[in-house]
Amino acid sequence: MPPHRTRRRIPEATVARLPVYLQILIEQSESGVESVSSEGLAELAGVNAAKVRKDLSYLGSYGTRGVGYEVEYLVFQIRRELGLDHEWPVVVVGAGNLGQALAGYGGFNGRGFPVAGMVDVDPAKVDTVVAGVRVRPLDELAQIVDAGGISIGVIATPPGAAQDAADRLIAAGVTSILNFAPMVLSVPSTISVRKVDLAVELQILTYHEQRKANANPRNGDGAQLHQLSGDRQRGATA
Amino acid sequence: MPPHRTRRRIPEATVARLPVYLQILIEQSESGVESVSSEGLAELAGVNAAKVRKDLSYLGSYGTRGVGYEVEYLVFQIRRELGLDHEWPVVVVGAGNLGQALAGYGGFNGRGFPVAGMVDVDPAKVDTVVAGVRVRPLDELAQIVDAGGISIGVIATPPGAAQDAADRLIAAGVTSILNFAPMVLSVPSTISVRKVDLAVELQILTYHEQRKANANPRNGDGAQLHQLSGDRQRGATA
DNA sequence: CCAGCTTTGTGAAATCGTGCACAAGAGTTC
DNA sequence: GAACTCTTGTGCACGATTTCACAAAGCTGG
Repeated sequence: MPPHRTRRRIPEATVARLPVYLQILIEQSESGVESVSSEGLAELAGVNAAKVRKDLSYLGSYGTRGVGYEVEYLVFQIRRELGLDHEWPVVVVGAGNLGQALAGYGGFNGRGFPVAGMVDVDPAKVDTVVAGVRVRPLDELAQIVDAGGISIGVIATPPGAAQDAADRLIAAGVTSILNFAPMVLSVPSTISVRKVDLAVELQILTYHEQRKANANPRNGDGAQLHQLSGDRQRGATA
Repeated sequence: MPPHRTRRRIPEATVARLPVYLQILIEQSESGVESVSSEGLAELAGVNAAKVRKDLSYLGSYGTRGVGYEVEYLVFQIRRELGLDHEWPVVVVGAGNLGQALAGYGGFNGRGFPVAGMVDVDPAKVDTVVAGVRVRPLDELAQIVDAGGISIGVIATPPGAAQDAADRLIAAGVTSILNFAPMVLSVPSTISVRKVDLAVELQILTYHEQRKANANPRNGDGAQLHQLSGDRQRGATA
């Protein structure tokens, strides 16, 4: 069979964990670590070792029994699977507080997602320069997307403008959207959307916080919670 | 039986959706809508009507058969369940790009989560005022948490400083953490942590983006994806 | 090259979450 | 007050995800 064609479908839950493994593996690699076991990786990622093995098995059999996984090679394989073997320029809609923070954020430009353009409706913001990117009028969105071969759009507008931003992005040809506006977007099923809503995250925390407080006084009901991610998942608006 | 004591445990997946319903219901309420059906709410939230009913049934039987749910009352019940019947002051660690954006973000202060304090290690940032909050030295963290009766901490530091920030927050008495640093935190199981990592969200999108691109040319393999959340659900760093 | 130790890869079981389908309740009409 | 319509609340089946448990390898030392 060919090296790796349309590899078997990877479960969504696994896809959400691969970036976490990747980040850890890159760190390990930079620290000079050459090999990790599923146990070790699980420890660092805060998950179960069996889960790590099953997740990685969806990529193929890249481990060595009795030894573990070669860090460099695994980094390469995960990168390839996630489509991170090249850069993905993004366009940011909304140059307000949040849009500016995003543009200046290191884990954005520095991680393979250069901000290729920013647009805003507000004429006062147009032509200002944020983190080296000149803000352009909303009307030029399609042109920017087209010229930059952009397929990912980031919505950093107030909620009221989010649906319009989404419609324009889609019309311009974008097929994936990261939405920071606290609003459920309505989009065709061919478009991938992920929502990051700070208030939602905080409210999930307060639910558990309240449970801890209300814990039945009769028993010391030890609260218990682990780390989640926008997954389930969950997200935030900043 | 008493009105509502230690109500039955609500599944995590449901807890993650309640804030979304809440937001929609508040909007509806402000638009003068007095009643919604599970169908209507499902439409607005982008989920299945049966799921809405099952989710709401965990709160109790607050609907009226043949009619629907009274918006105001449902808002009240969800708020109570999530512990949103009072404010939850938060403390932000890290006054950099992201910390500043968070402090200025409306959906933070304006949504029951006032920023009661900000701290930073950098002496150059200390005493600057961000969105009406004076930045104070990291050493005063415990004092701020204590004085403000704060139980939620937000980590907006670079990854290298995140674990230390978490340790200090926990030592100061915080029991819930919202982590924006792209780093898995190690914390006792009594502490609730939610991670919001922009790079992770984007990488999940690129995975699907790549699949669309690689879609077998022989068949028009229609891609398909709906909205997720940090949940899923699932988060981002800005 | 065999025995022993280690760690992967993966069936199978257990758990969790989703969606269907429908009985039961609530309002309305005649 | 009986018949009809509407919409909730939920039992049940199904599908996805997690976890267990262990056979299959790979490495090391004798």
